[in-house]
Amino acid sequence: MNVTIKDVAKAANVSPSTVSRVIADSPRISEKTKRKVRKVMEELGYHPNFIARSLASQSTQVLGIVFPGSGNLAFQNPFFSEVLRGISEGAHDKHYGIQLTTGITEDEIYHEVVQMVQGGRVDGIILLYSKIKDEVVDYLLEKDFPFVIVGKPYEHAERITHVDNDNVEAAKQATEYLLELGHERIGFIGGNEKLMVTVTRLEGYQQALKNAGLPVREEYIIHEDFLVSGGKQAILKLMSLAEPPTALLVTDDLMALGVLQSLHLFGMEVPRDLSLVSFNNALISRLSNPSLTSVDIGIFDLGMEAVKQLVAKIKNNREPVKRVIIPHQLIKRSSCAEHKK
Amino acid sequence: MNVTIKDVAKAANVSPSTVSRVIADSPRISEKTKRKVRKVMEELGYHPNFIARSLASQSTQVLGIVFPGSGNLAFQNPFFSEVLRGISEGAHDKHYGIQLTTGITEDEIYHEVVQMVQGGRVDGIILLYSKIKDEVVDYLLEKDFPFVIVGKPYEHAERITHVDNDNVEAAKQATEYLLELGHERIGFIGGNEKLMVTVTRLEGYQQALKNAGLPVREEYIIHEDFLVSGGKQAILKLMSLAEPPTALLVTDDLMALGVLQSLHLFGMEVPRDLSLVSFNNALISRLSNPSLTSVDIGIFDLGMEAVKQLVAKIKNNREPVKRVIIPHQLIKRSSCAEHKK
DNA sequence: TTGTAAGCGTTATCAC
DNA sequence: GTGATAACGCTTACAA
Repeated sequence: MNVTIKDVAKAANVSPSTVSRVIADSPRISEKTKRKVRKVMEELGYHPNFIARSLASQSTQVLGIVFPGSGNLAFQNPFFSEVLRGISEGAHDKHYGIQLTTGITEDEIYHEVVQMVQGGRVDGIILLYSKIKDEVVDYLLEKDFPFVIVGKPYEHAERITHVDNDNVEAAKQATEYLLELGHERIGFIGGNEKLMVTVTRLEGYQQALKNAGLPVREEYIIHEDFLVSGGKQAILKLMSLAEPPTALLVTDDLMALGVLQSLHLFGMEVPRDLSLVSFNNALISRLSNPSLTSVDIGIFDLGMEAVKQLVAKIKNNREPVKRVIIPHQLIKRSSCAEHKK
Repeated sequence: MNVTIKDVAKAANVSPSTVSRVIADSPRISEKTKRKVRKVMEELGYHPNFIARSLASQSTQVLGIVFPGSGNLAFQNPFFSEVLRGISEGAHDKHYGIQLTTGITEDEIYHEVVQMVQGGRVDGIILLYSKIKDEVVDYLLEKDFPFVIVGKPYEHAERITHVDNDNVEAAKQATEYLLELGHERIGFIGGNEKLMVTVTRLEGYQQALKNAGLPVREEYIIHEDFLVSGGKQAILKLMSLAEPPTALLVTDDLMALGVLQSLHLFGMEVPRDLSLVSFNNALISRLSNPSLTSVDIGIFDLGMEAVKQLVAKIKNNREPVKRVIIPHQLIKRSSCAEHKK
């Protein structure tokens, strides 16, 4: 058995409550007593039991991180590693621990969240995705439990603190960049249609086309759930059109790499035959060949800021709802070329 | 306040202990009572408080995952995302939660581990790295706390359950593959020299050369701490040698991509001018251009198996120490070519 | 088969 | 400033 607060109290000739106060560095304890108690703690190798503390204080100092329904496949995508990095650093700064959901189906994840919340396992929750009609959000909202969303809430945005990019604007700018290069037939390859990122980026893409007086062609818009694999068919179809696009906006670097590879199979080269702009600016976009022109969305900051907001919310439940926008930036590399008519 | 076991007991007209037994599905409770209690739990929306349960039962059902000292930079490397995927799935299967360390310096990490252990936050620990002289290992060993290492323990291997690859053999085989292609001047680019993976892979590389009657040239061996960046200088130096290598064994895909890019800068092409074999077979090794010949080390399984072993250890402290070897396999792609003399 | 009561290791509310 | 004492919500002997 580990040494407890009582052992320390006994050895230091004080009461357990005094020891507790020393741990909390209460100003109501004399410096002398503090020194004495601390010395004993040191000698006995005492470490407070967090579980007991959590039970008594009704707070765990742990944040729950919820990954999207595609389950642990999410880890394949550098986006999640990178937000996690930001979250990790933020949590570390604020002295919070982090616990992850491990569920795969939406149902499992929902129940994990319920367990985390009702089970008192965590003080707050960060949702790493935002999708249309998410019962997790409804539950958290109804429970009035502290949480933040990384992304744009589908509804009740005025009640949910969220950390996001201006994805409409980002996609618009990325598309405009392609337009400036002379491209007029621009395709859009997005992820799951229920994800708010996909929705907003598609909107920005459409806005840019409309502003340029160009038609939005349905046949140019593709949704690929499975990041890398499976894209080949879609690309083949796209490239077999009578008027195939000369440029593509892809909502994720990893997907862009998949596209790149599919194109290779059809003997097409980027940027010679096709220009490509993607999102996220992950490490791989810099390392790929050709390197990818990609929209940096400050993923690390998304995570870091999410923790900051969540902790504020936890410490003060009356903290006003906030919408934090992390700036984006188009990083130009080698996957785009001018379109010669 | 959430509904507690007492509320359920009262509403169901039984004692709290009966409710507790129903939760545990104790065989000593009649089916009738179970049904009644379960119905009430449902109606009241009862969910057990894990913290209280943890305190009473002295077990948290949570696993602590320790990342290497380079801190959250580790997340940059797909290896960690992938083990985490395996761990996540394993933990999910076994109904364990996972909590991550967030520390950056070795010292921080050490204290986090101590807190996790002494604070009773976790039931067991998985170390995602193995390095020479690790005080974390010493601590865990001394405390006799359940833990497993993903990798090869530096010492006390007979006392530590670990899940590893046969990295000596893997590196040997990879090197032999290059030898078979006719390469005789083969370089080695490894990570941090204190990491056991680096040590063992270097050994395999050296063995292969010796077996082939070739010299091990010190100037062909490079250690790069910083995955991607910073490698340029080293590569430049390597390629400027009077007799530069014609092939390279790189201990990590990500590093290999960095090498690839550095080579590009010097106008060299893979595999035309140089052959490359790397380790891990991450998603990117398949997606890069050229695609990388890489040793698949079954990262997902490393994580999954680590959980399995750890949970066995937690449930039965007398569980014998095990050394689990996950098989590896050389995946041939487009980064190697025959060497023409 | 079920109930009573002690205990898990803290914090927090009173007293003094 | 410090000490009793009662929570916190559950598990688990020990009784019945």
